[in-house]
Amino acid sequence: MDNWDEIKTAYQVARMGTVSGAAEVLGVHHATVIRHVDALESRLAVKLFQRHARGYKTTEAGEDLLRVAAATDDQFSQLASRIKGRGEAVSGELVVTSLMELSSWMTPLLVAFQKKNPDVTVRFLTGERLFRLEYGEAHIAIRAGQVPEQPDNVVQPFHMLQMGLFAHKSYIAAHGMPSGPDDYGNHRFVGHDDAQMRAPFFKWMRDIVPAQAISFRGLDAGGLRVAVLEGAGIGFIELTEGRADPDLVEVHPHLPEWDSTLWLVTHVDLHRTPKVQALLSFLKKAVKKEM
Amino acid sequence: MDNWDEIKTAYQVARMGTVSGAAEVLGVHHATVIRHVDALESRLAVKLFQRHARGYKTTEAGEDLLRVAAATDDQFSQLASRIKGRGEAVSGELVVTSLMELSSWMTPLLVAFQKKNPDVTVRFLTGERLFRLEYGEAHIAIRAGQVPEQPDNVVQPFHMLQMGLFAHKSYIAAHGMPSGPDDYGNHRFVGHDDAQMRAPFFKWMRDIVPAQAISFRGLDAGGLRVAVLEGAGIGFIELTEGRADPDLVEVHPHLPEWDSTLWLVTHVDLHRTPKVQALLSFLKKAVKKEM
DNA sequence: GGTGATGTGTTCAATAATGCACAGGCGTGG
DNA sequence: CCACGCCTGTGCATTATTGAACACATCACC
Repeated sequence: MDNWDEIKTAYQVARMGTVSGAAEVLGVHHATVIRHVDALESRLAVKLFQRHARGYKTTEAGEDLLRVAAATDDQFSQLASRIKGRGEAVSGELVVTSLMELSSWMTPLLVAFQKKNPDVTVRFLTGERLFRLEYGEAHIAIRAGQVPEQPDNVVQPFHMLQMGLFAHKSYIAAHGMPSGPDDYGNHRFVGHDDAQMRAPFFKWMRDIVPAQAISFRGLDAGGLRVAVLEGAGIGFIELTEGRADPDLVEVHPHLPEWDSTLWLVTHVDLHRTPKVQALLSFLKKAVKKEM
Repeated sequence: MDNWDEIKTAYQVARMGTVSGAAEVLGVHHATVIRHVDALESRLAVKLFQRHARGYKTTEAGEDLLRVAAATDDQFSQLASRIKGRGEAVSGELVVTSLMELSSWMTPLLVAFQKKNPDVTVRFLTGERLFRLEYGEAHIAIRAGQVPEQPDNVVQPFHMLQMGLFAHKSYIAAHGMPSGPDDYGNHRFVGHDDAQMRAPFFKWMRDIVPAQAISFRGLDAGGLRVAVLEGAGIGFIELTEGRADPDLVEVHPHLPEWDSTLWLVTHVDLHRTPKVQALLSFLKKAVKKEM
């Protein structure tokens, strides 16, 4: 029972009762309809229709086919409307991935998006390994650093992530304010444990601050942020957040080299879908307002 | 959602996970598979698959299609086996039509056939109008007289229906045995009411027997037969039945001109089906045994 | 790091499906 | 009774679909 189109043709013949009527419904020539029916019958070795000059009448086998095909036609049209509907609606799963380091910064945005679009289920994947768009593991990825130049990926600038070097008031009260970079050896810093970290501000810290001064280290950016807020030491905090927090003191003037660009990356196949577009535009609007 | 073949193709891609795998299953070139999927996606304006170099992964829409198409595939294969099975089995409806006059003679044969093939439902249609094979109103028709020469009809000789002129013993006891055709005016006959009846023995009766002698007339052959058996008069009874009945007396020697040939007529489209063949061979064997 | 196996995607020639034109049957309504 | 409309069915030209070949990417295995 291969060639579903012939079943579809035979179905219309059974429904209409005439070859010509079926041909008109299907938008093909009536000769095509005759050939489809002939082919199907010879393949099944059963007559589906009784032919006479005024039309086709179904046999029992034809009746059976009519029932099954009618159900199929119904199923397919429902499927089509579901798929098209889903294409237009912002619902279903929406998988976002980013480096774990961006988790604390991304999460509030995603939560706000989810509140605006209650039909979507947001899955925010962060982890050791990179979740790959080209395998369909995520709809949207937030990447940092240089422009990711993968084929099939749509990349657009998202946000300039600016970091500042802050310390909590309680730390300053206990250890005093560093007089300058030369004094950093006498202070306590909060930094990343992984020396491979490519983030420019961590790289700067590794270059400038003596290793033994980085006394609190972790792998999770959120954890490091909390450590700074708790007064564990001097560390990097998102610039606007740090300056807005009255309990934080900016230890070092902001350097442009600390900045890293965030990119919104989507797979070409998914980029045009309304769901993805909804999140992209939401995110871009959110960061624009923030600044 | 026209073009069901593309759905079928997309279904195999979703099932296999690769274009090449689907192409092999479908027995087509993988380029064809790609084109089908592309066409379907652009028509739906939705990506069904996430493409990457190692295969295709279904999106949500693709998952939906996979489920529906899997059910369809199942339905169709079941349909195919039902249709093929029905083609081979002797079951379902079997519609037989004949002149009403043959009803009493045909019925016992059909009953016997139905007992041998309990899966068939026999519908024996007799009526004023002729049920037409070319409209699919019946599988088999029993026709009497000259060879029906319709196109698309398969005609084969069935039986030589021989009639004899009989009277019941009780009638002979009451009215005596006619001395010969000249004496028929003094007797009572059972005959058909319709002067148009083409049956040769009724025609003979109209020619030989004075009209006023045909004192019991009816339209139903079965009724006329019963009338003869009840002693209402002299009438035609099927030859072998009349001679087998000890209560019947053969009034006139059998004449070949009374005979009429019965034909089995089937439509070309249905003639080869096992169900029809089963009845045809049953009927032919039954009348051969009877003689 | 290199190599073979596997899979996608695109071009062009071959093939199969389609549409067209016409013939013929059947029924209906002047 | 004939003309007309509607239907099926068939040969032929056209179009669209398919298949073969090739280029390229990826991954597994050595």
